Amino acid sequence: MRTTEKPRKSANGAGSTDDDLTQRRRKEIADGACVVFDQRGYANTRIADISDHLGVGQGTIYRYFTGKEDLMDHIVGHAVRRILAAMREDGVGDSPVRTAAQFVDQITAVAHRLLDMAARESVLVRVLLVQAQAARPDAIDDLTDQLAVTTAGYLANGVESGYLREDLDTAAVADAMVGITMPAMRRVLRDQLDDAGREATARTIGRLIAYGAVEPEFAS
Amino acid sequence: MRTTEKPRKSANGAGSTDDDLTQRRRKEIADGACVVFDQRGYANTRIADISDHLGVGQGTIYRYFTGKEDLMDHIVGHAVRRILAAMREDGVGDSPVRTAAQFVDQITAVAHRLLDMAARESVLVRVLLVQAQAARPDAIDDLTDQLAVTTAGYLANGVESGYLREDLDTAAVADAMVGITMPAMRRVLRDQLDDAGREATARTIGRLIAYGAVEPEFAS
Amino acid sequence: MRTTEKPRKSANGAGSTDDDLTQRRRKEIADGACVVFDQRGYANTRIADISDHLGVGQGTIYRYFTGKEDLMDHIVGHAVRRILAAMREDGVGDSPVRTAAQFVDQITAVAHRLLDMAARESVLVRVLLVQAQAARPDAIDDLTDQLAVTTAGYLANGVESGYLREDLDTAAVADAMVGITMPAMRRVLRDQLDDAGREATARTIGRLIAYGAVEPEFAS
Amino acid sequence: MRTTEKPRKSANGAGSTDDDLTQRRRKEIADGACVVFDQRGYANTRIADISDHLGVGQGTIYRYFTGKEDLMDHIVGHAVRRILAAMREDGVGDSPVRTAAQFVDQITAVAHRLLDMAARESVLVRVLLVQAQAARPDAIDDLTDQLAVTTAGYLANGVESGYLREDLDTAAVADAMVGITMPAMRRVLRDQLDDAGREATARTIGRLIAYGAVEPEFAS
DNA sequence: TATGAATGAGCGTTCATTCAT
DNA sequence: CATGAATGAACGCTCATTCAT
Repeated sequence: MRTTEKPRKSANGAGSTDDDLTQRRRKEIADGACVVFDQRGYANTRIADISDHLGVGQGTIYRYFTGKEDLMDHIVGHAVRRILAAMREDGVGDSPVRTAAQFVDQITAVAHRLLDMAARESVLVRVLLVQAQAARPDAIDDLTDQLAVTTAGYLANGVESGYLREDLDTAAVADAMVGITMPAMRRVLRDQLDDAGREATARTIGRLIAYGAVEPEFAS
Repeated sequence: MRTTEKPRKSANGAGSTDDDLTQRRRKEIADGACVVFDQRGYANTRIADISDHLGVGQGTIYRYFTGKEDLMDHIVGHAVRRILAAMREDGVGDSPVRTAAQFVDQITAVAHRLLDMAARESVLVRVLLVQAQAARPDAIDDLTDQLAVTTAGYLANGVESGYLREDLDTAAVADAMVGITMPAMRRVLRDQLDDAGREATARTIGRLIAYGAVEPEFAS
Repeated sequence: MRTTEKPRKSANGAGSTDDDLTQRRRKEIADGACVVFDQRGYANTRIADISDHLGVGQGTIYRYFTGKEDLMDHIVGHAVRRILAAMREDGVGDSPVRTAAQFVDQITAVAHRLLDMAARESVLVRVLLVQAQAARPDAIDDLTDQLAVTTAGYLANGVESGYLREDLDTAAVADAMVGITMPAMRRVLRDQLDDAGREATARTIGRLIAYGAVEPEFAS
Repeated sequence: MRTTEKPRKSANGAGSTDDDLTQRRRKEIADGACVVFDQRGYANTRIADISDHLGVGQGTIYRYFTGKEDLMDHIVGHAVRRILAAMREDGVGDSPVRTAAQFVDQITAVAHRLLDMAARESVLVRVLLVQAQAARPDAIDDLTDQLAVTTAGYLANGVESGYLREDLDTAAVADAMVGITMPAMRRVLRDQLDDAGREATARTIGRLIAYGAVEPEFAS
């Protein structure tokens, strides 16, 4: 007989102080949950594991999230926002891309930011890439779609500007560019790519996308 | 995750006929389980769901597999073998790659085979990419590692043959090539890429890897 | 993520044997639950209490009922049917009531049957009267309504036949008659009314309804 | 049902002012709890529901009652006292019953007072009749016992005075009289009996008890 | 060999109660 | 005195696994 309306977190009429505290607490809990999800896997994680990890009672978690699912939703949402932010903070407007060299730099910069983010927030990214896949498949599809759309926009600009091939299938290439950094990110998550390696890999990706792997004088 | 000793499937002492029958049965069950895992997700799938789908008793499944985990192990192993086979059945020996054009064809062919496999065996591939991620993360890492190593071999051959840039970071580029088809595969799994689309996408990938996206006269 | 359709008891295509077995099992479990609900109170009864009482696993109960609520529903439904049956098995058709004496006998008989039922099935009746009140208030209202309607029918017949006062408020009197045996039933449930006491009480009720408590020569 | 010693409300050493305030507060809380118990059912009511309804903190309730059980105890006790008062405020001493007509008036008056009370304090009465049944079965038994004993006293007086049948089973008839208004009270609680209806029903009950339902000339 | 009813450990979630502020 | 965030014991329910038939 669960007809009971969950008594909604009372819209507190006071200032935002309480709200801030609540938000801080939510973040603490979500972060802790993220760590445990990463260590044990989403399905194998009991709420008690999370509360133990945080050093709080199980009930406390339910004061801030409606359940395990809600917890994962927030983590995924947060991770997606961070990734999109990392990809977009590229100052495109600041220095418009007009040449092939700038295009390489742009791709390199984006790849570099993504790899660095994977390094800095490996737990969050690992949960997104590994755990959320099965738990929130649609969220992952949405993320890759958005990444691809943004990328396709850059490419269209390049074609228009003339520095990219006129016949470029921007949609397909955008997809390719989204996928191209994934294995490198996975290596970062496995600690197989240090600071220098990330930079080198980002540059390799930039050049590969721009000029391809073929020795120029062999290019048909 | 029982601590009790799993009663090992007795090495069956009978002839190979029985063994064949057993193998056939195992395959039937694994295939059925795969379909259900895909539909409901691994964690949400109950053994009863699988036995219902197969029209057998629950106990029967335990006569062929030690449990749900074992079932997923076999599916993952099978899927990995199929993917590796798809990537390698490229008849490299038949016609050695010696020119950039052949290189493009080779990449295009591999990408095409992977995309076609995703189309033909979408259930298997989807389970591998979506469900197995969380259930068997190491298996996925192993798969991508093997794909990368194989690819790196091809690339090394290209550098040696002279048609690929001398300074090519074969390891990084191999990783990139592994990742590059993933988004396209996901589109195939979402039915967003038909026969013709798969062929076009494969060719786009081949050309991108070989020559890059930049208009040649703008290069450098 | 409880999207899972409960796999409905498969409509078994075979004969009714299995169905009978299932029904027998359901009855066993419902009966056991009834005893425990009576002893401990519905709210204080844990599923484990019931399964312990029955000597079965907790899961077994869920093979036959969807939960604690369902269990109570069945008990209440069964109890209501029994009570209505007890009240109606009065062979009205057999010997139509035509005189005041027959009317007394009829009321006496109904009251007697209700009291005897309370004695024979005290657990069932006690659960209905005590536990179901809070758990299924509507069911109790429905029951009393039906009892009242049936009773009102008898009374209307009596008015028509002439042996009951012409100005009788049949609805109100029906209600009164429904209530009049309740305290006696409660005494039966408390073992305060033995066989003879039940018979005497039933007759007292019959006479009271028919002739009232006032000494005739004092009437009006 | 905690085994720990409930920290007894310290016998407050201060003046009676504080005591009055305390009593007022207790009453407010008990009244609020009563409303919520009625709306949601005792078992489904959380302390938070009550504190929300009252607009106070949960802890406040524990300053005035030791817990949910204690709250219900007080409500039941209060309700029982009110009902007994309603039944006894009949001014028996004022005008002793000596005739059948007075007897009818007396019964009618008592029934009327009970029905009016159910109308005026429907929440309290509904909680007593519906919720307390399962929560405090003994309290209900005690109440009906007391009502029956009081009633039996009146009847004994009537027999002695001669206006009631000499052979009247006063105990059984007292029980019957206690039960006879119950269905009508339930109708009042369900809003199925307005002011006039209650008066008419009370009179019907009075006459029924006194003279029965049988048309006098058909008697015997 | 195949079955599926039975099992019970395990987990998500709730909520009465406490206590620091 | 009042509060309400925190707690964690308790319980309903699920489902992987077993085993008698």
